[in-house]
Amino acid sequence: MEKIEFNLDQIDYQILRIMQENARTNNADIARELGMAPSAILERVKKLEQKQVILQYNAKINPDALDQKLLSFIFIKAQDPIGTQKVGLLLAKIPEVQEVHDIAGDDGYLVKVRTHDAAGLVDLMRNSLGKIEEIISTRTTIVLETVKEEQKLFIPKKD
Amino acid sequence: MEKIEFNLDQIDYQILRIMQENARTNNADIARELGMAPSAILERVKKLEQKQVILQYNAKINPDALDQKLLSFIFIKAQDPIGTQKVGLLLAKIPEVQEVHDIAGDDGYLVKVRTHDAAGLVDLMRNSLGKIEEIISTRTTIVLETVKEEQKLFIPKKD
DNA sequence: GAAAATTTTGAATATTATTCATTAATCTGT
DNA sequence: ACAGATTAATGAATAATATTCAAAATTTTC
Repeated sequence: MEKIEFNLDQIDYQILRIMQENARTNNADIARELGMAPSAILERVKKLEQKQVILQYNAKINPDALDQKLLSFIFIKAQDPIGTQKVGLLLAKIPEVQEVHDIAGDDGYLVKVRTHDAAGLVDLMRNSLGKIEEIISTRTTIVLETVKEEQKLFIPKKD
Repeated sequence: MEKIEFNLDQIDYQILRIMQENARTNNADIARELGMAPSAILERVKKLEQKQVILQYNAKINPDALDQKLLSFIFIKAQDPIGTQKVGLLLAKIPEVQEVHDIAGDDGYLVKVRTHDAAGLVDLMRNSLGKIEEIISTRTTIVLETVKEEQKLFIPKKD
């Protein structure tokens, strides 16, 4: 296991703040905003990518546009072989599953899933979850409305 | 309330697939991949943005790099004034809160929160949640390990 | 099936990305 | 504190991409 040293200064934080708001901001703009040369920004961004501070750039797509109207969270109680997360990895492979978290207590996972509708969710539970033998039980929570959904991190001013 | 018509064809889906993987892919590359002119891609991407199919571009930042080691989900039971989501909106304002979902049953919200550690979580509950009078009770689930965490949507081949 | 609307193309221009030698700044060990 | 070593930033030159737009192609509409 590699111990990676992130060593971020205030300029890095500013770059990250900007990139969090709009990942397509170009180096020239960032440079202008921070009063630096574009080439310096390029260097820093590359370094942030290499150090795995920036993990990827993604486009946030409107789920409605793809007819994925239903968001659900499923608590899954499972009997993993000790010390493994076999079930977690199987869950992660399901395309409709956006998140899989190993949670404290109850030998459980919390899973976030998007489907077209309730029928799609039932399908998924039957066809995908149903194939995973180690699953003992599930409890599903339906989202009626999402008030906020971002992955932006809070980057405080000082450090 | 505007009824927006998304009208996406296979080319749009391909663009979205590419953009989901890497939001910084340039039009020239997309054009090459799809065998089209860059200017056509530009037009389509602009249109996807205007139609709110693409909502934003974000950089996924490693929470560890910002010392946000603890991820938690909090179920919040609250007494909103009927027909409002006052509590949801207040929750959404908390910077450490990444997601707020109004969930079925129990007059509840499900909230996703990142903090430095358990102490940070306690602080947040005391200082931020504590200020919201309408909250009746909370139940917190700590994430031990995240196996998968994306917001990519599943874009099936045919449509 | 023809007119209208939309989309694509391709070439020209503007802007940005990238490279790299030089300069500046920071760090290290004494 | 300082000299040498390392790291980072600059600025100018080049490569690549973004953007614009008139013309051509395609699709839609009735």
